[in-house]
Amino acid sequence: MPETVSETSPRGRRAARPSGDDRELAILATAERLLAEKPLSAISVDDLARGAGISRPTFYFYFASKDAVLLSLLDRVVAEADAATLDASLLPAAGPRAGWRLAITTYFETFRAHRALTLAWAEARSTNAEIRELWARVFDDWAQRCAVAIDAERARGAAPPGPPARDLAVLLTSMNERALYATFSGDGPAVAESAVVDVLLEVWLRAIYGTAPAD
Amino acid sequence: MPETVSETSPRGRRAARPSGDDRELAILATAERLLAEKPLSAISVDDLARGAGISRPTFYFYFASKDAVLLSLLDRVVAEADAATLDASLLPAAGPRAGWRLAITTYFETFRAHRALTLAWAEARSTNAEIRELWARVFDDWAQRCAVAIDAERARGAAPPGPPARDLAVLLTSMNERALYATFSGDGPAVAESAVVDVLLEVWLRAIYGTAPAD
DNA sequence: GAACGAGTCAACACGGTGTCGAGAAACGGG
DNA sequence: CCCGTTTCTCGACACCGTGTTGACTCGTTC
Repeated sequence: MPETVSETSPRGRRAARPSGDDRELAILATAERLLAEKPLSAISVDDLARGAGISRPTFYFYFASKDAVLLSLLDRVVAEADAATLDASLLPAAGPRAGWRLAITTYFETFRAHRALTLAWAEARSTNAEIRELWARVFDDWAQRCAVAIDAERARGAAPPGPPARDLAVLLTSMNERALYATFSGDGPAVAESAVVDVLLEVWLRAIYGTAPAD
Repeated sequence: MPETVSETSPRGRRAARPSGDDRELAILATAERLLAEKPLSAISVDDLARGAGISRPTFYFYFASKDAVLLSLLDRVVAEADAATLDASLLPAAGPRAGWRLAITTYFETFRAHRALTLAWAEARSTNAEIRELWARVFDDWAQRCAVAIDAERARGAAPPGPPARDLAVLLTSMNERALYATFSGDGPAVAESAVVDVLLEVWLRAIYGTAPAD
């Protein structure tokens, strides 16, 4: 009896062995392709099925819903993002400015490489709890890591005291997130894509290392 | 021929004279009531109609869609917000800290008074262009006003030079907006509601009046 | 070659949106 | 008082998207 590994893959629906695996891939690829063209809300399950060369009921053999496809796509991006930000572990030797710049740039670049997916993520967040939770997890990881880095800077005397590092980290991350979204979506006023990282960095540095006037 | 005032009210659908006005109000009230209970996506046109004591087709006599109702509600809140922030016109005599605190507090309080509506706004923004544009307008007004105030502070020598005031204002406003949403929705990590204005203020002051380390 | 499981889809049930056309009710002339 | 016009109302419909059911194919395995 070879590996009967209880393969209930993280969020899949099948036991998945035979060739039907290609179909699953085809659905994912179709989703990514269509998202580059139109928003999530304009894509139907039928679009995904047809794009993958199957019928709608067959789609449901592979995924429980449209959102499940998105979640599957998102899992991959998140894994990639985790890897990237772990590489660029916060604050290497090169000094605060360079360290934070690298961190912010990495964050931005990872999501810029998946613009359409990021926008769909934001779109689905309002209506789907699972997607909301995934977002919260990613956000929290990032903010937590920043909070630790801020505390480290304070401990070594490089940054002055101030609000709880955790709160600061959450708000600055919120700013990044919103700026990212505004930049990608192009709706409403946003900082030019070429300048956004520079200005964000400036705000981060001032918030972490600067002091506010007493009054 | 008396006033044939081409009364196409801002976003309404009727010429609106007779008593059927109550119905319109009833729909708006129902919407606000239901939004306090469940998200926009969980409210159907039928719910609104029944809540107002009319049938679904009759609903369409008053509003073109569910989103039109939201837009109507939003127009009122926006008018209120405009009035409030005009009152608290940025930076009175009491010094920078007090001035910016008042501005941020006013912004927060206005929307806190309409939590459910604010969340619905965010929810509809992804799928409805009109609502997106309204949001962009409000955001832009606010950011513009902040940018002017920042430039004034720089001109009088109170604030050091830095990134374009406009960019700074846009990013700081993005932070406020996202923090506001996170606080209201309660999803994911957020700064405690009691502390959020204080920490936001600290970031604003440091971003505007502080300087970043050279490296 | 029977039994099994994976894969497939036509047809259905359902729930939401928006429209159409036939009326009822309100109101001012003539 | 009846008559036309305007406001208002809704039953019935057409449409679209979702998710399910049940039957059918096909390759594998014993």
